[in-house]
Amino acid sequence: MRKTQSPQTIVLDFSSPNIAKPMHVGHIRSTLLGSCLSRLHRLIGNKVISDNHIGDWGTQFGKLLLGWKKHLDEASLKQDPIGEMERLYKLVNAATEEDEAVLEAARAELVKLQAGDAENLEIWRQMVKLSQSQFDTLYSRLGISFDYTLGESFYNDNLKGVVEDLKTKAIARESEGAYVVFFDNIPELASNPAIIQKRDGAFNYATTDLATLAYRVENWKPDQILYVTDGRQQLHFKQVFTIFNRWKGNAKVKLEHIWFGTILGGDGKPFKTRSGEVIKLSDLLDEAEERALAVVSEKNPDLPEDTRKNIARVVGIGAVKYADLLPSRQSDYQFNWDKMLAFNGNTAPYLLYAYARIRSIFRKSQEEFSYSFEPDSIEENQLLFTAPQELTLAKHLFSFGIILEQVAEDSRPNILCNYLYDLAGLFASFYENCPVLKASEPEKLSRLTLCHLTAKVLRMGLETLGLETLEEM
RNA sequence: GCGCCCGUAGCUCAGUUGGAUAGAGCAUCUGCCUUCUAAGCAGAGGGUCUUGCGUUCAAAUCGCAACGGGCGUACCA
Repeated sequence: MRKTQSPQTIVLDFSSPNIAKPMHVGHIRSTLLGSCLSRLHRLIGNKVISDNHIGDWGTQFGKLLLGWKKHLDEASLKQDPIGEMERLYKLVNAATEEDEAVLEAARAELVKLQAGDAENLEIWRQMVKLSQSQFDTLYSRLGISFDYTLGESFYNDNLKGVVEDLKTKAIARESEGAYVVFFDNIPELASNPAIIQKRDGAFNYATTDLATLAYRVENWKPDQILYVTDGRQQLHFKQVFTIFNRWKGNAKVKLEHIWFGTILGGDGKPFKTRSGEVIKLSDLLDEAEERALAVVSEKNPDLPEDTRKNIARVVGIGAVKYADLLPSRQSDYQFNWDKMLAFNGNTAPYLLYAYARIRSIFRKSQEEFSYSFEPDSIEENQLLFTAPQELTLAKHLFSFGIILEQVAEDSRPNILCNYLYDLAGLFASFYENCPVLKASEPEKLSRLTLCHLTAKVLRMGLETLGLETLEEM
């Protein structure tokens, strides 16, 4: 595998959770896909700037502020900040539906916040801080980090200028009291104008995204910006990209919306709890680890508890990640615990097992056979293909680089998943048919080399997908 | 209405820069553990690739149309 000859700077926009709300299943595809693409591009030699565009500004803060001031429960805020903020929001939201005065009060809080009121800003900062620490806990559990976390609020001061600029350049014009961009020359968008300033003077997400885009282009000078979001936002990004190109026609940046489908429950409808609530990401990961622990304990009860728990963590989290990256990105997929934690089929446990089996061979080679294998001394010409399985495996190994390029080109990690599944299958076949440690030289060295290369590729591939590997399971 | 996506084995899905007998897992059936982890391997059965027309030496794949489903579509993001 070679690094790319012409490294590109790529901005990756993904995850983007909202302040004062728990991260839930709706965030996992963006988060996992985005972080996978981020690792992949770094691996093949591109420069990646990952930016978490968190939802830290917007109309919901009027209700939140009102709730915070009137109904805050300090104790539960300490115990479960997100839960408490969520409770406050729901409480006020329900009250606004019955009482117009409450709605007015919430609006007033929002106006104060936007005008820079010191008290409201301070509360807002606390809400952001509390939320961010919850996000960090989850990101660390998932092994994900960002280069930047510049939320919507970061661009507040630029929004007015964006609209002014678009007005003076005659890209936007007044319509029904709002400022709007029309796309009459583009048949696809002709009946879908984009509002950049609402009738009440407020800005919306198109405006924020334009300001964000301008900032990124100006400060990071990227060759590409990839937005990893839900497929339902296709129209929005078409509009924003089109406006941006009219606005900054000279910017040579490739803008791409990497969209994905919905996660469905077993009933084929969007994945929810039985009572219709969204499923919290933390609960989902807990359940994954619990289920994995039950299986590991059943299969391998003799391992110490700590070891089993660690295996369960890697397998459980890995299973969720793998199940999310395996389906073709644009299609909806059904979330299914039994399937993702199965040992048969294209699953994380199957791949991790293949890796652990190889590692076991090398442990044995040292412990029982006192055989030292030096990975540094590998030469391709020491490979012997006496059994057909060896040749098939070797051929597959050498196509790894091409696969990575293809995955990067199309932003489709499922290609890598399928490649690794094939690899693990070919290895399993080799493993059954070709004894390694009991072979004699020079076959033994050749087979150990194949094992080593398989482990290396499996590990690189799995790590690119975001999975940890295990020495034993 | 318009736009985007989808329709492949009983089920869940791969296969989308056109290429040989269309693949996997589950489910059903048959073998293989005193041999490097059987969380595995070897094998069997199961498909008019929604339908029709077209392009091509060649179509699950490209084009058009129909039927069926999901989503989006001016002041949420």
